[in-house]
Amino acid sequence: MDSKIVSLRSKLEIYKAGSGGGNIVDCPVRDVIQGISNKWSSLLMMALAEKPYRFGELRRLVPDISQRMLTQTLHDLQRDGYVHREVFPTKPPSVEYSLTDLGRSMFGPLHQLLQWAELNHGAVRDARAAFDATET
Amino acid sequence: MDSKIVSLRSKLEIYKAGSGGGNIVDCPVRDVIQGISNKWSSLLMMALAEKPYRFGELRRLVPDISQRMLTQTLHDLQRDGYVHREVFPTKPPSVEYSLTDLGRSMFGPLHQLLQWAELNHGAVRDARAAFDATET
DNA sequence: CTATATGAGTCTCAAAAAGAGACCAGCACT
DNA sequence: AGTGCTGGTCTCTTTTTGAGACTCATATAG
Repeated sequence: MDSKIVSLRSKLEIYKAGSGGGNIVDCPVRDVIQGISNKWSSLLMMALAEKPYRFGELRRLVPDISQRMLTQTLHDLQRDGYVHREVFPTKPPSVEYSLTDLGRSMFGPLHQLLQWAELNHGAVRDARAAFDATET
Repeated sequence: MDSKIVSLRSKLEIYKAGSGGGNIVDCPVRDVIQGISNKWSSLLMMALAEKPYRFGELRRLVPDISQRMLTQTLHDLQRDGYVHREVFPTKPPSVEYSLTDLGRSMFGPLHQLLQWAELNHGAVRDARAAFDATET
């Protein structure tokens, strides 16, 4: 585990030192991460990892997302190559969203993080309560 | 204690079945994930995983974050228990931020995701280019 | 025949969040 | 006396998000 952190350390050193070449602002990791670190992306990935869903199904599955943000988030996930969008010529045409291979590949590590969240929800909730208590 | 920790999959199944038991809106995973899935959290975690930093150091390390968002993101990370904030009584008082045990624990899976991003940056960039090409 | 519903969005407008940059305090150095 | 350093906060503007009406072609109900 320490070795992984060391590899990241050298990344940071490189970007820090890079007045001429690399800048942390242009970091490729940031470029990819910013596409999935928003309010709805991981939730939709989580849903689609289970099975493909249609637009309306996702909307009912995640009742507090607005249609506007559902459209936009799916569009962004599709653009980054995580999600495949397929239109079926039914009489009211239906659209199915599913994970691509790249999406399934990304969901591997994402799922680890989701599992951590599930396991440590209690610890985080306690930390919040303690912090809010000392703040008041 | 939270004895009712349910697996991610069964959460979804429960919602689909339409029973009154579980609602995805109150999902504990969402509660935790939304705290770290924003523009700056993972980046600051990445920096602090390397070593503790002071406020001004972080600001220089991430030059495109505003002081306002740096303050706020660090505050939120501290509230959730990932980051420890320590004030040193130097002559202009300095403040050091470091990861807590919980923070290091969370950075494990997060680091997997960051590594995935580093490895697959090319694939994502290509997907974007292809998508933008067919869109025009 | 008219009324209403459906699926997958788009459009508009209001609210919330983020970004830019000035300003604050105390102390050291010049 | 002026400047810089520290770690912020305050205010203002721009961007992003949310809420909700509207589209369009077809289907079914009354």
